[in-house]
Amino acid sequence: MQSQPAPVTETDGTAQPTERLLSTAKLLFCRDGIHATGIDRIIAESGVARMTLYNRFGSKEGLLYAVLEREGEEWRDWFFSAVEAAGGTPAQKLKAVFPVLRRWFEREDYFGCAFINAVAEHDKGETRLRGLTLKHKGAVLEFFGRLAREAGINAPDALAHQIGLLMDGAIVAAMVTQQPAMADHAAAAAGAILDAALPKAA
Amino acid sequence: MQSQPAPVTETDGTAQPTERLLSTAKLLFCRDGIHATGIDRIIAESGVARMTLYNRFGSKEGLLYAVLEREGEEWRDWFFSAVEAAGGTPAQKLKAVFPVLRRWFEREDYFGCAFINAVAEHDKGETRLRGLTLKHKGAVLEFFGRLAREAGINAPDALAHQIGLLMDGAIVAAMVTQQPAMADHAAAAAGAILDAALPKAA
DNA sequence: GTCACAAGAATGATCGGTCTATCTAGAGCA
DNA sequence: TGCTCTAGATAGACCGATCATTCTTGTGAC
Repeated sequence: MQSQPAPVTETDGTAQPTERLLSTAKLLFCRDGIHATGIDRIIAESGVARMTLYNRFGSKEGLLYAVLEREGEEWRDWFFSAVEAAGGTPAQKLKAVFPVLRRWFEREDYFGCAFINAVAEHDKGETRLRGLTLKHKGAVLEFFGRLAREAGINAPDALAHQIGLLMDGAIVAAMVTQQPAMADHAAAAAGAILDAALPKAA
Repeated sequence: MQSQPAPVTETDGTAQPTERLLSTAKLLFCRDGIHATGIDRIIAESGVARMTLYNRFGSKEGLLYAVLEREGEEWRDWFFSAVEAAGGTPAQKLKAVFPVLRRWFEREDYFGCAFINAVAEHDKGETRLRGLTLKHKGAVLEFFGRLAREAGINAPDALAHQIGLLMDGAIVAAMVTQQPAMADHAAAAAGAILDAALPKAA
């Protein structure tokens, strides 16, 4: 069906087995797809025994959920603090969202959003996977909503949704095109939206 | 790994084998995922012989490409004519994009974009799948660009990209949340972007 | 001595793909 | 209208590979 790429996934050999499994699985799931990634490959590239995986996570599915849980936390920690670190007014922080995303897109290990990719390749009737994704995206929307509220925007939640849509669009477009510049288009769009929503200076 | 949903996929039994294979595979690939959909399932639900599939498409991969080719054409035909049918000025047609998308999201057989889903679950180094997707998305961007140019917008291609990002974001968000209303948020965002980009009336 | 891990054989299910045998619809011809 | 030939479809057995998972044995650290 598809030719598996050969390149080795070097994970820090000194890290603990659980950590190595999580980071290796996250990379392989995102890069090659979940179904396309076999247990053999995960344990080979993480240098961990097969039974260690099953003792820790119970199954491949359990590993997937653990990967998503951790990836969600880590990503949000990174993203929120990177946006906050941009400093300035809340409005300026909102405008910093897409330059920050661009830095993500530029990473050589960027292969799209683990949540979106996971939902895309599973039964759309499954609720658990979509639930995890909604929780993650919901936390991001809350973050946008808080900034929008602090910026004095009229309908902060509506604006948060709009920024969120641009973010998802940029994530997908950057995955497909492999061009981090997708973030710049999103930044321009967000700028127009924000300028229209921001209370006029006197 | 996952519990396959039982519901039967009724395909028009009178249609030709090729047609039945394409429509059944498109539905199953989108709804359940490509790797999660076995050949057995496709031939069972399409009521077609196994060898017919291999004679027509050579392999599951060949079937996938054929599905994407056809889905791309059909979707663009539908989408472009639906937007054009909205009538009015080019700017009004651009604003009609998201109400039209909403009608897509409302379909019970909406399970996201076949191209995005396919890329998401395959090796991100694969060029052929991404190439097909770029061709499809490129045609859509050209359509947006033409309307933007006709609307007298300054940087029509940049605006087309922005509308495209909103579209991809809405597609993904509607798939994850299963709420067609995602299109409304995108419509509001597009409205703000367009109003800012449109030449001011005298 | 215990416990976590490594290493890998073994298992049953399922995968994509091949092969064969049978059936059917239609074309060409009388 | 009847006959034959043929191309394509059906149905399902079959194959080797691979899948996720389990089990067993060995080993090193504390």
